[in-house]
Amino acid sequence: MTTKGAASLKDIAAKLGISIATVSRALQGNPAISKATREKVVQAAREMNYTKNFIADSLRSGQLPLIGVIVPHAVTLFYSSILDGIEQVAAQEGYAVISMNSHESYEEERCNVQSLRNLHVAGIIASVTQETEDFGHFYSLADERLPVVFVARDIPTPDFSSVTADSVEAAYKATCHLARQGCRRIAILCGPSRMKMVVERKHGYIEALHDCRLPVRPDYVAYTDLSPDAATRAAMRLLTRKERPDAIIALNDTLLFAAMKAIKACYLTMPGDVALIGFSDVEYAECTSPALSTIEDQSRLMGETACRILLKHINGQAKPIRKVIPTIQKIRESSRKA
Amino acid sequence: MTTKGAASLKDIAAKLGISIATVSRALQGNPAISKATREKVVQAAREMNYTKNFIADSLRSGQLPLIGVIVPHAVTLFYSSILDGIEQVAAQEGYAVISMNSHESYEEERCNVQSLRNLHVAGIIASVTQETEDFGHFYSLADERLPVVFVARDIPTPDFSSVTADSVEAAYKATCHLARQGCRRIAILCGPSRMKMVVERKHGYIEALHDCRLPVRPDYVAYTDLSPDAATRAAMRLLTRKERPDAIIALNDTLLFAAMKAIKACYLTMPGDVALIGFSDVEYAECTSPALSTIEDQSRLMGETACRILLKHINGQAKPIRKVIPTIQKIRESSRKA
DNA sequence: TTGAAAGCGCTAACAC
DNA sequence: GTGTTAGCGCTTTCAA
Repeated sequence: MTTKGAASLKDIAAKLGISIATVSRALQGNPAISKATREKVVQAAREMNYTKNFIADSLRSGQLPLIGVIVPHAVTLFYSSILDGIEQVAAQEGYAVISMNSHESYEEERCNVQSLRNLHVAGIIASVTQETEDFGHFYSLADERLPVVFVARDIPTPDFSSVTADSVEAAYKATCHLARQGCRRIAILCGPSRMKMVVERKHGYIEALHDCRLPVRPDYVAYTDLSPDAATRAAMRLLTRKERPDAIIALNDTLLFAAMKAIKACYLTMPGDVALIGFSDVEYAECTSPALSTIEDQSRLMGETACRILLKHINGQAKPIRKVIPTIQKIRESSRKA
Repeated sequence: MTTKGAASLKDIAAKLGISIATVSRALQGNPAISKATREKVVQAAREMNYTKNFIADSLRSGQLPLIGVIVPHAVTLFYSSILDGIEQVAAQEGYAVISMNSHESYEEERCNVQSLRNLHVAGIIASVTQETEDFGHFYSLADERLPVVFVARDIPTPDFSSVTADSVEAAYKATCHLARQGCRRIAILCGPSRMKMVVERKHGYIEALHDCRLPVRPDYVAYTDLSPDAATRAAMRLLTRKERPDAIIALNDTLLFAAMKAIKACYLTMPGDVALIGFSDVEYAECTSPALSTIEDQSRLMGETACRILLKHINGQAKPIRKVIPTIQKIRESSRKA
């Protein structure tokens, strides 16, 4: 017994008066070991409550059975579902998950990468910050043959595997849906324009306007940072245009609830005066009045998929795999005019 | 350079033609090493992009700079905030966080404990499942001197440290608040009665009824499991009592939104016909109509506190510390009659 | 001021 | 079928 009370191979060997190697082999089910010995060993191991010391193993193999995950916000249903998906798949393969929060800070992200590197994780799944424009820290991971998979937020290079949602198509479908409801003045409430996701969703929106033969009006496009207050003000600005929009597409949770607040503050009805649809992963969207129409990323599935790909890389696959996960449209009251 | 491209002390020693021990000491700032040597070593380490191998270190010390966390549901704002709080404090002290999800299953919880043990984490923070009644797996951790702190859901023994919310007082205050609004038939919508938290909150509720000189009516107490459907049905049952309650206290998010749904389904007004207040950590409670009054656990603070206590134990503190975190009452429209 | 060597727990190559 | 030994990267006596 060592200090911590965990029995080691040595302890078992000593107790049984045989060599450490024999114990090791017996426990691994090595066929060279006689049945009698094996049983004796297994028995003793159980009695002594032996568990293999992963660390010793890892010192040899160079890595721990650990997968590192870096997300920009931990406290959201979106990222916690991704994490949960990752964790489930990882657990099946005997890996544990270490998660770190970059708080949308490039500097923290670099630190996180460094910490995970130091911990000798077997691979990393990351969702980059909004600020991240230099990907050197990820490339140096690749140099060390540490596999990396990007999730949710893509990085602009095909060198890495990634799992993302089809933003363009999702926004396209949402816009068409509103047009079909009879909306003609469809506005879009966006986050910061530096976000790739914003660019893509706006792209889908514009494509759809074209295809539905609706004009593209710059005054119906509002950008805002993601604080609830700024978002509400931005929504108010949209609603006070000379020609008031008759529909709003909100690009995330915060924007969606901000838009709802603004519409109510203007004493407008929904969907009568203004139809509303948003991208969201908050289940409570269906509990509001009116229930909010949403487009959901399948965040859990994104996590699972990312983890499966990472495991492939850990097991030798070299070529990057880029996967796009479809979104799910949930039309509820806030956008249904019929 | 080893296979993985990470330089080791040996590499530095070889390059400089000095011993590994000297390199180790130089890097530790051991004063026995001459300034010249130290600088040479530090310089070389930087050039070779050396990072210390934690695993080797851990093999000696018997533990990794890792804190394990077990939660019953990962995908909730409540637990993800707790995790975030833990993570932040842990990071400050150089620890990373491994989180596992027991999915409210006792069996999984046992597995999680075992996995964390195998990984040789330095300590564990756990929120036990609803099912957990036997705590042997935690006691055996204690036997191995692996510190454990319970968070949010307490276990019925003073042997361990814990950080919990003051459930009794929170429910007491909520009930009194409703009474002050003029409510006389205050009902309570509870989760499973085996949950300690449910028992405590109900206790606070009953105490408050006494102190406010209101009758305690068993038909105003509803228990339900936590699926949205069952919860909604339970809320409907309350609302269809012969003497309809004029207020409902919902003991968590799910129950709160279910109650809201039921009230609307009965075409009752809020807070006019029925006032509603719930325990919740969902920020969107303020975006509903009417905005929902809530009692918030300070989940992030609970996480931070739990982690601080765990670190104390890791650093030698033996005596358990039991901390109660106050709740915060946010009165919004759904319970304000004045 | 520096070096040599032991040892943390385990596996695998090599003996016998 | 089983034992011996080297070695993973690091710290830490013990020597020099």
